[in-house]
Amino acid sequence: MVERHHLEIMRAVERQGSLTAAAEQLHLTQSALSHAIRKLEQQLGTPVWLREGRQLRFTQAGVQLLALANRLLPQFEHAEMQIHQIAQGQRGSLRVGMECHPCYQWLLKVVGPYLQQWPDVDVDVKQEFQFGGMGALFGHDIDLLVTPDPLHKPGVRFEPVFDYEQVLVVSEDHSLADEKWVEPHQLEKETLITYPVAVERLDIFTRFFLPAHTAPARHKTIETTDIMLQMVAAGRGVSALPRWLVDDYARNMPIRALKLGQQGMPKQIFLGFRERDEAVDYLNAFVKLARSIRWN
Amino acid sequence: MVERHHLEIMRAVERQGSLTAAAEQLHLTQSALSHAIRKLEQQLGTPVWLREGRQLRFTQAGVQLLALANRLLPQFEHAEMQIHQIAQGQRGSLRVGMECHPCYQWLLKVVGPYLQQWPDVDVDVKQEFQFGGMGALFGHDIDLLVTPDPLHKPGVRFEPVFDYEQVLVVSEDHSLADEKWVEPHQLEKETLITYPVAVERLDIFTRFFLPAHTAPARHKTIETTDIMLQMVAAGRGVSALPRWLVDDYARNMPIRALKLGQQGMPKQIFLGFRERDEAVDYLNAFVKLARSIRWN
DNA sequence: ACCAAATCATGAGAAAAATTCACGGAGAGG
DNA sequence: CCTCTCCGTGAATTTTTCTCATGATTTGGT
Repeated sequence: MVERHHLEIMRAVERQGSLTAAAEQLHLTQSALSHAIRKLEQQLGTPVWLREGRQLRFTQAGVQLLALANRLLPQFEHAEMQIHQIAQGQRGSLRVGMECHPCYQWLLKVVGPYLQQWPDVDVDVKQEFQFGGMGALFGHDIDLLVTPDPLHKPGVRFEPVFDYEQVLVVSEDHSLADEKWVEPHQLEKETLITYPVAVERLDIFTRFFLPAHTAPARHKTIETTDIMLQMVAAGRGVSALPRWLVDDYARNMPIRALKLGQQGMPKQIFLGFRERDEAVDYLNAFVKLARSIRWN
Repeated sequence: MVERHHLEIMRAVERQGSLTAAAEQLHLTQSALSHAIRKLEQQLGTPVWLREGRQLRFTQAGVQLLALANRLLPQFEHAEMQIHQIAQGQRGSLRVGMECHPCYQWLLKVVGPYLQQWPDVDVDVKQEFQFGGMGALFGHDIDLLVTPDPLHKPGVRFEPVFDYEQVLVVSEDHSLADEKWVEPHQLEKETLITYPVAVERLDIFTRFFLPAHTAPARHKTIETTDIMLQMVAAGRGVSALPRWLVDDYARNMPIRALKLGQQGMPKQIFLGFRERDEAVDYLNAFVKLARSIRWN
């Protein structure tokens, strides 16, 4: 009934002061506006303005309409601009899913610079997925998945963005504290502390204990990195974490990092995204930025 | 570009979950919506939703549009409802102009019940007019004029709404304090205090002093009723005011009211309005209500 | 007082847009 | 695998919008 078009006319008439001038501003004829408003008035059942000599005076209905125009038209315009930016991949929202607990610390260091570079992109981090990270990616619950174990499937691409070493963390007082590296059987009497995820997804099991056909004496799970390391520092167990993360904490805590096996356990963080989104500028930029950031 | 129509479609599709169902709700064919959105997408340069099997999933642009729809459509609808009420004279704004200072006290007693009866009418009181009350009425700065002296002109109608008596106010200690009435010549040595308006508009002059070819010794003007009465109470002058107003104050102040002449000076308050507005319900109701209110 | 210029209203016809109709393709479910 | 449902598309049709031509009214200047 009341269309955007009518609001445009109202606003133009108010600004220009006359139908004729408004018509010119809107690149239409005076007649067109006259017809349009006449029809609107019929539908509303009340005039919108009154002719008073040469000028138009808004009625109360007209004033309401005018107020509506001044409120809504800018919103239309703003939304159009925004959508235009979205269309060109300049603006959007990037929903990042995290599948590995310590990755969060890493992500934080990437997000900062990214927000600077892409001020019109909102970044949103999610950590809980009903059907796993891949499910979330396919279900469009997230746009980007941060994970240490890429699960290749058609439609998704993974890019390695960060190499690091997984190490064993022990208390300074631990009997192994001064070793260079540790072998699986050396931990047979130990308590292993991990994040609460399925054992199949813990490299310390799949790549360290299982190949050696052994296992730690006990296995506890803890949600947060801080508490986990406090437990380790207190000699209540050992844990496997990224070296860069342990180094961070080691400054303030009595803990040591040991290689897992003589060669150590190299790992990578991958970013996964839908192939369809490959052309999305701000997503691509995130991957590129993540890869380019150097660590010491 | 983005029209109300598109927003309606977006909202319906979200609510109904499918184009077909949305079409039904909007009393259109599925084809019509499909065409409409297709065209919009061309203009925006980005799809609004993606077909995923049997489902439609909104893109980021679509989500923006949907948010716009949910914000703007209710406003359209609300405004239409409101304008409809205006068209039927149920809603509006009543701008009341006051030409007599003490009338303000009277007006307050009318406005209260009026606002109860017409909850959708806004009442606005104005007291300053560049071209006088009549000018304001003709210039549509006000819709209703409260005045003691109606100035009949084509296009305006005046209705008497309140009869009262104008009285002389003196201090309790004044030599005339115990008189029943006062004659003009008895005030020849007095100071008369009035509101600051032209002498021609003061009945105390036009109907009291002038016919008797006399005048008070001094004439002072004061803006506010309170100060005026304090001056009178202090014996610094006399004044002419409505009896109902004086009675109000007399409870807390040492003042007395005297008839002006043996017959007293009867007056009336009139409400003036444009004849064109005669059909406006809420304006008529105000006049009617004003007339019906009884005073003691 | 009258004329010229400016403004809005109106009706008819042209142009444009929206809508429907008819049909085809593709996924979901039995 | 078949059917049912849903969406997309092109052509035809209907509706709406816009323009053009013109008339009525007001204003400001001469």
